[in-house]
Amino acid sequence: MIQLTKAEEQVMQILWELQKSTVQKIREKFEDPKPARTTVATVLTILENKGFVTHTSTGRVNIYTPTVAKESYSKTQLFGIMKNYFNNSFASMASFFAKENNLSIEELDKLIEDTKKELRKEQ
Amino acid sequence: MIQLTKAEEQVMQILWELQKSTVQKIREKFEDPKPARTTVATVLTILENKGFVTHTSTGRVNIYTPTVAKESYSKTQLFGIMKNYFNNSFASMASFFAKENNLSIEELDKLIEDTKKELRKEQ
DNA sequence: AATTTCCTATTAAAAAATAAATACATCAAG
DNA sequence: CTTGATGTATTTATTTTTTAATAGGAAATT
Repeated sequence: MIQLTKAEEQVMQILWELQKSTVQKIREKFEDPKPARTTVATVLTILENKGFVTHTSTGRVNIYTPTVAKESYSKTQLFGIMKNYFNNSFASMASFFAKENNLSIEELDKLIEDTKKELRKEQ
Repeated sequence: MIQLTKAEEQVMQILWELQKSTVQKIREKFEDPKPARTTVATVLTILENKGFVTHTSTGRVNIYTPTVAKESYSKTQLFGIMKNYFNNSFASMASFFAKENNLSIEELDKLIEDTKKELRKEQ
């Protein structure tokens, strides 16, 4: 999957949250200084060309929706990092995380319980 | 920390591996079709401006070394993804990983043992 | 009905990234 | 000591990204 640039990713994050939105509403979600409406519109057009969004024109307003789910892109990102920085090993990544946060084995166990909980939730 | 572009990251990955290297040696590490020597040199100059590498000139050859450790950049990347795609929760990320790989709870336990092993190794 | 507002589409343009040709210096081989 | 190889520095060019101004149409307000 193609990579998003910084500006594109910002817009996608907002659209993933809103799911259906207009240029104006997306713009409003930005922090000040907000970009120009036309800037947001341009990025959306690029995202449409890249196949990340689509739009329908209801009346004179375009409504944009993501065509790539956040989960799909997350997956690409996560696996990319795992590959390039953790020898494709989730265990390496997890232990790196634990080290970075000075987690003890006990705290790691707690984290794992949370993970299992989340996992059960979704199965 | 500033983000690396695709081309820059490729060069950094090679330099992280070699730790000390010349333009020529970095170029050789690329798959065919290898970029021009000058292309590699340009990227290295950009990386130097971004503060990711430095060089010393021994005689007429420049020797480049990373100033940002791979681990530092890994960390930025990992935490960035966690923040933007997993609500800053490692447990979310881990359960997502488990789901994506259709890991059962038992397989997850195995993975966790590996993680602990790695963690003990480094402490 | 005229004017302002709101919207997209088109166009522009600066900045960054990508790629490499060209120029020039130095070293090594003959 | 000339020539080819090897190296960096400078310059050039294209593409992509980022940002937004401008143009023009539709809707709302007065």
